[in-house]
Amino acid sequence: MAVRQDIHSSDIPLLCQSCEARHRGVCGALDSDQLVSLSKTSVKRNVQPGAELIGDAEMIDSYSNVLSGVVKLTKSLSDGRQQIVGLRFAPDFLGRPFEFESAINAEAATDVSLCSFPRATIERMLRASPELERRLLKQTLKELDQARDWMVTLGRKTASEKVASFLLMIATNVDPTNAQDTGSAIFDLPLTRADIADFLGLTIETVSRQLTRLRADAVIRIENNRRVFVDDMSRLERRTGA
Amino acid sequence: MAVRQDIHSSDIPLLCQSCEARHRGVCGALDSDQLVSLSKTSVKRNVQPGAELIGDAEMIDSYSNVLSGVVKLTKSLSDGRQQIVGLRFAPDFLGRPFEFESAINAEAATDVSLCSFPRATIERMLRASPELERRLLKQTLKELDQARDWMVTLGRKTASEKVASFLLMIATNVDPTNAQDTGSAIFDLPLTRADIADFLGLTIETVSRQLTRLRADAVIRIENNRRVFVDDMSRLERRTGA
DNA sequence: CGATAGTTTGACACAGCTCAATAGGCGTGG
DNA sequence: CCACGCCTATTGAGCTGTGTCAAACTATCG
Repeated sequence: MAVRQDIHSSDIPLLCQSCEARHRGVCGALDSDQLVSLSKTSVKRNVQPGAELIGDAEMIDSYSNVLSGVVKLTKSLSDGRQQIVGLRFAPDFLGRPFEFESAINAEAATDVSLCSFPRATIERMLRASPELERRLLKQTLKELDQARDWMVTLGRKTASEKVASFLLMIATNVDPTNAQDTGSAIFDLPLTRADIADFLGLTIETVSRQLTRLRADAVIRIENNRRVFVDDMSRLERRTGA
Repeated sequence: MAVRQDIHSSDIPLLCQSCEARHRGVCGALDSDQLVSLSKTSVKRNVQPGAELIGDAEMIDSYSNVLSGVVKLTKSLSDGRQQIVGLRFAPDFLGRPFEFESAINAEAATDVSLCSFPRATIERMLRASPELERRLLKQTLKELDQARDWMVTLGRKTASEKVASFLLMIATNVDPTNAQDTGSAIFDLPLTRADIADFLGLTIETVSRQLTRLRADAVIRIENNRRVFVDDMSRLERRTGA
């Protein structure tokens, strides 16, 4: 992807220049001085699928922007049943503003690269910039909307509607050009069947069967278990129940 | 309930003096001058079960605190399937800070009394008081936590675990003294069986059967279909699957 | 090319849904 | 105060979608 041209791009830290968080993410609240200040303590990290980002001690005192890849947020019951309660895509913000408990785990679902900064830095910036706090509020409201939409899916949709809804959601999130539901979409599934099942409140087998059905009905094609082709997004949409 | 004693209670608007929102709700962010200013444009309203609070045009430009009763937030699929995506108890805040779409409906589940104020007032206060915005952020984070907890319930719990979780949630919300799970609890169900079903992603019949089972197992007693007695909250808790 | 992890498919079981009938609560009017 | 009707909740019988268990298949990588 080409680096975006900015009026003051010379003032903008190298790390930030091609970062979407500066445009659509929380960093959009910051001016170039603040960006410089923030970038002094921030580091770019790459992690592999399965890496725990929140839940172990290592990173409990830091915040991150997702630069690429997908992070899954999960909650578990004591007997091991697991539910994915959210997915983070670039340029989403990761980490909890205040210190409420909420035993939530964050784990890389794919290769993920992050821009991380220590808690102290964020808190200082929050004090300096009300605009930043407003961004956080907006991001939180967006997450709340997503969570509620998903509650409808979990509570009221059939297995096949769930799988269709999932595919539509992934298609529009991994590549925004898929969003205009005109025509076709191609994308890689960032989650394994087990993850998809945990996201949809289903079993692996049911997910697999529904994908097979969508394939049999020519709504989708799948290559190598990962790459999905949707020729007609509106057909997929009609299967979501919405 | 007795009016709480405050140092400056003489400065505090009558309407606010016994209002929990001033202590645990968003109004806690305001000083007495601001309270006076806010109360000038606020009105107390009482509505009956079934009244639409958000979704019709009437109230789209106002915000409220819930003073008493329970408000249900619902989302629906086009074919009529419905899911309750949240419940608001006193002294929760009702209404969306910014104007994101999110086709959500709010409806009184019981007799509800509200303290309502026009959008313009809130927006003016938001500009004047960063503390208020922080309260909103915290309330939103709390809602997000609740939504995620409920996603686990919807996605991964059995019908009987769902019903037990629901009872526990109601018990702790309608009367905070039930929260310390020492011993017993008594409360009225604020929702009909149909509402409970919409909340849990079940049918009326399944809800009814699970309640019958809890009754048969002497975990709860029910009087007049509404009043619930729990002798041993920890027994109920053990049925939630958490 | 074999090992391993992930995925698909099949056969069967069962939790929860559907449809239908009964029972109970509550307000209205005699 | 009881009788009636309405609405909500319960109970029953049977069905079906999804889960369970097990086996076969496929991609990927050393």
